[in-house]
Amino acid sequence: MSERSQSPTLECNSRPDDFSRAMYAQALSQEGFGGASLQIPHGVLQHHSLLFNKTAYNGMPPTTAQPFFPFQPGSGDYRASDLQAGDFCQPKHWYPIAAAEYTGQVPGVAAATQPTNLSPPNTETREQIKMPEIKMEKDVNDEYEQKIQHYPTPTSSAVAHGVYYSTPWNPSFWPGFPHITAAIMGYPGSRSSMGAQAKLPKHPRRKPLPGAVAPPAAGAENLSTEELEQFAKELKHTRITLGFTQADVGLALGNLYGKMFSQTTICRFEALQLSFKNMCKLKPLLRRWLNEAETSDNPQDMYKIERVFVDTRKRKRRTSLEGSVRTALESYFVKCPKPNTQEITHIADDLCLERDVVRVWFCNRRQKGKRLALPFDECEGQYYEQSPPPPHTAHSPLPGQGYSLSGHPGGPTFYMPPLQRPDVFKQALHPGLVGHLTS
DNA sequence: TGTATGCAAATAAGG
DNA sequence: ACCTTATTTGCATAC
Repeated sequence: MSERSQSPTLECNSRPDDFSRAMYAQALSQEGFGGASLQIPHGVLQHHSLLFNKTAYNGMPPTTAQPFFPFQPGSGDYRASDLQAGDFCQPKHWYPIAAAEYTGQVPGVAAATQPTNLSPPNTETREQIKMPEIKMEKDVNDEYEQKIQHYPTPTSSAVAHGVYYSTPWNPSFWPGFPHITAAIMGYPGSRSSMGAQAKLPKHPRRKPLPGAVAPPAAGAENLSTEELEQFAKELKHTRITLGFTQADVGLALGNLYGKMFSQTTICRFEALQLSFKNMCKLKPLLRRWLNEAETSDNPQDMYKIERVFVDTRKRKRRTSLEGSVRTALESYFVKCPKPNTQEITHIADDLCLERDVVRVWFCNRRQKGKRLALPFDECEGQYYEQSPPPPHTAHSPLPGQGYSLSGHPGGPTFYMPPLQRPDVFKQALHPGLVGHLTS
């Protein structure tokens, strides 16, 4: 726990508005140094080598060394973050950006090139380097939509494990499709991962009724599900045959079609570990990549360096919060789970984080708290009977900590005490483990 | 080295 | 402008 974290001075509803800390030229320094100067070399090397030697693609240093600069206001300029927040509100342009920014997507690169407490580059930079050809997100989405229409979305009933996970589509979640389930079982971890993403809430998704999996338009779905499964297999097979890695594919999507994805996403697509809807959304892009890869005389063309630099990226790069920063945030959370605008600003100021990062962190943290509280609230112990509620959980507000029960009129909202051994719950929330224990 | 996975940051959508 | 909820996505790391 950092010094700061041990003494968060924030008190709910009372916030001195003295955020006089100087605004550093962090955006610049990050973009120019932390971002560009550190990453570009990697990116260039990577992509250059990618052209001729894909093995160098992941030839980045291990991700172990993650320097944290406690005294360096790493992140950010709140003004930038505000801008950024606005940027994400509406249909946006797909700002072409330098590959340098992208390189963090490559496994093992980000950690080696970014101080952990640094905020990612923001869209301001993208604005600055805006490229001539701008693709509207909506254009792509429209394309998605057309495709998606052919795939009725069965998400609402897709959670076979009943642990409200948001990745319902993996066929193993669809006992109604035994043919698929069987085919997928070969994939390692065909469900454990996403199973950790508890979802919940108001209308928690219970485990589907036995055999009642297929949502309304079941007939077409069966076919669609098969199609997706088939395509995923084809993608994987072809990819491997052509010698591409998952990361390559994710990169190529960005280079070729303006929207890149991480190795993780490609991996999950192949393993059918994305939601059905998500699978449907990504399939068209991957289909195009696959077609191009299959038909191209020289598939490596897809990685031509000049195209790499026309990469576009809409999604903000994921911020990695250093441990002490997280601890500090948790401490603030204990004091006040729902800080107001000024309080958020103050926290951001104190921790040298973008204001929006802090705001989102609190949103996610509250979400997590509810998620953790729910099992004992709504799950009827169905999946957690092996793990009786620890002493300090949702039902234990811990007033001593000043932990608040967020007052939702309709019912109490429980925020899991952040330092009350949340690890106790981890396994309880892990369907794979739960399944294992249950069996 | 490439892939799989846990956790959570970011985003979408509706209020 | 910001919240909640649901979902998507990727960093970090284990395998």
